Amino acid sequence: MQLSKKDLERRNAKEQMKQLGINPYPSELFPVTHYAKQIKQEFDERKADEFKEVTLAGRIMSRRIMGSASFAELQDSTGRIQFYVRRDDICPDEDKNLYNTVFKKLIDIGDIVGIKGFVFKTQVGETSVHVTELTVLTKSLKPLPLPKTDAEGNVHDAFTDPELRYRQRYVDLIVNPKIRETFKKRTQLVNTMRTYLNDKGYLEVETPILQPLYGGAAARPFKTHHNTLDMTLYLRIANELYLKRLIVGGYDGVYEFSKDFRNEGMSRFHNPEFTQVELYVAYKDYNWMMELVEEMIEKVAIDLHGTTKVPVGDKEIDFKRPWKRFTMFEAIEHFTGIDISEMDEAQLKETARKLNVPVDDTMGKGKLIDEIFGEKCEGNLIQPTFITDYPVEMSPLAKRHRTKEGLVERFEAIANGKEICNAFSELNDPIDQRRRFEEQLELGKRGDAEAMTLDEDFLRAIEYGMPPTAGLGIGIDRLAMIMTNSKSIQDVLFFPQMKPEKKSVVLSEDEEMVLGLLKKEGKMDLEILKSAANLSNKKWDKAIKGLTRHELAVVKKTDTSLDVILL
RNA sequence: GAUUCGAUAGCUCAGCCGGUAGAGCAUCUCCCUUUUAAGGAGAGGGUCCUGGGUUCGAAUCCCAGUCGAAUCACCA
Repeated sequence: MQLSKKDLERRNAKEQMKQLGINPYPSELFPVTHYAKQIKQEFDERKADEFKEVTLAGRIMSRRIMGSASFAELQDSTGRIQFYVRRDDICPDEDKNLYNTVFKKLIDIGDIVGIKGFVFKTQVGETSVHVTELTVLTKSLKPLPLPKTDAEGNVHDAFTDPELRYRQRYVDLIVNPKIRETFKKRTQLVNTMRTYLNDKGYLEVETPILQPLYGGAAARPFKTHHNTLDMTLYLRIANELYLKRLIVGGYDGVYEFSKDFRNEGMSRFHNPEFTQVELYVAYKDYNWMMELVEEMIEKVAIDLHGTTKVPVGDKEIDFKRPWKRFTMFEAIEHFTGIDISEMDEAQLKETARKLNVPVDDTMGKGKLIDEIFGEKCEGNLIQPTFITDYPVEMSPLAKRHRTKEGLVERFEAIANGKEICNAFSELNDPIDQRRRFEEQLELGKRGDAEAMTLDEDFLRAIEYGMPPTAGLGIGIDRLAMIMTNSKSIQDVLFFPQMKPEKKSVVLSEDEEMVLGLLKKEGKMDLEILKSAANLSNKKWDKAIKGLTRHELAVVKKTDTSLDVILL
């Protein structure tokens, strides 16, 4: 690794600390008595006695050295607090090294230290800790980006480059404290839902991520391989089929917070792995489930914001119950003025064309309706709204509607123009379920890459009998985006999926030269390349092995030749 | 996958009529015992994303690529 001058300076400072007998990475526990936020909230000059001795630990975020006294800021998990170091306080004897050398020269911004002292207010009124003892806890070898906020609240030199923020989230979390809040809210959101579901007596369970058959949603999976069993396994795209097996097994209510994986495009709404909660409750239907969703999400909003009203972009979304309800056909009629409820496939295709909704031949009736809805309605639904009663063709796991022909008892909740949950009265007629799976196989043959596969074991399970059940799935990332006012899914994932950082490979002169020759051709016969390189056998061997080790080139043997191929 | 925009010092950015690479903060040296975007004096720091091309000369113009962002498409 190439070290910058600043890297070297910090490494050097670390060595000097050691020479002065200071361990830059001590092992002993450091007993913290107070936190930054707590002191700033509670301190008052009349109560100075209560803050005669406080101990804090954290990272140094700024320094203002004024000769033999200094101000600096310490950042702990709760925030920042200023501290004041005076040479003659921390070095009462002749030896002034701790201040002059260690504090002023060897300690840098970014280092983690412990401070002990008393709390006071400076002449300008800033609550600060007057340090009497300073302990190095961890020497930092990398300089931090240093955003600063001026008196008007303007941030200067902010660390904003999304690529760096996502790739080095740890730095993002250090210098952009609001990011830490976003992720705390995300966890609170999950905690609220978990508490709510536990209080209802439902059982949190875990089901397989590696599955021999993937199912429960319309999506393309990730494929992997198990060596011992020598078989293909898929990463789950949904939990549905396993959770329903548990309802067959006799639990009244089961739920799972789970990472699911879909091998599809990435965007500000899509990450290849994402989090869902799925819930199944026996002896209930989709009407009952709508009420649960309203109540649970309203509770999330209140727990996170203290109110049902949540700011999202330039809008305000109010999660107060009850939410608006539309059937899918009503919604389409509302936004397009066209009643499609009685149309056949040809008429739907014609209508879609008229509305400028793109169509192709793989689309069946259900898919066409879904496209029209997605194109013309979904984005307009800002306030939380339930859309109910979907076409049977696009809901192969949902129960047929008790009164409306061709529809199923399904709903989605939509907020800020995006689906936040999907639920239905679960199909528990095994004969009908088999037929629906078979229809999916047909769609697959027509070219629908997301059509579902037929799961014989799941069918066997419901042949034993699954009670009438209501099922629900909520996209946690999407909900977290709304609840934290985040524009991108990457802002609610600590480590969003990204392409790997480009390896910076340092090549030898010979390797560079051979690579240069190869780059002109892309692919060359090994003997030709070798003679063009004009190296000794030994040097040639070293260069070509270096290139293949760095995965810049590969040597491939065919029946007739030995080729070197540029990667 | 498509289109548009971007990549210059550790961070944020300027330079882009082609002519030896700049600012603020950070870093280093010195001064400064209640400052707060502390201040003052001085110094160092760059494969201008990569590779080609045009040119006497390219950070700047052209082509290709890498990475990223935004919008759209598929999707939760």
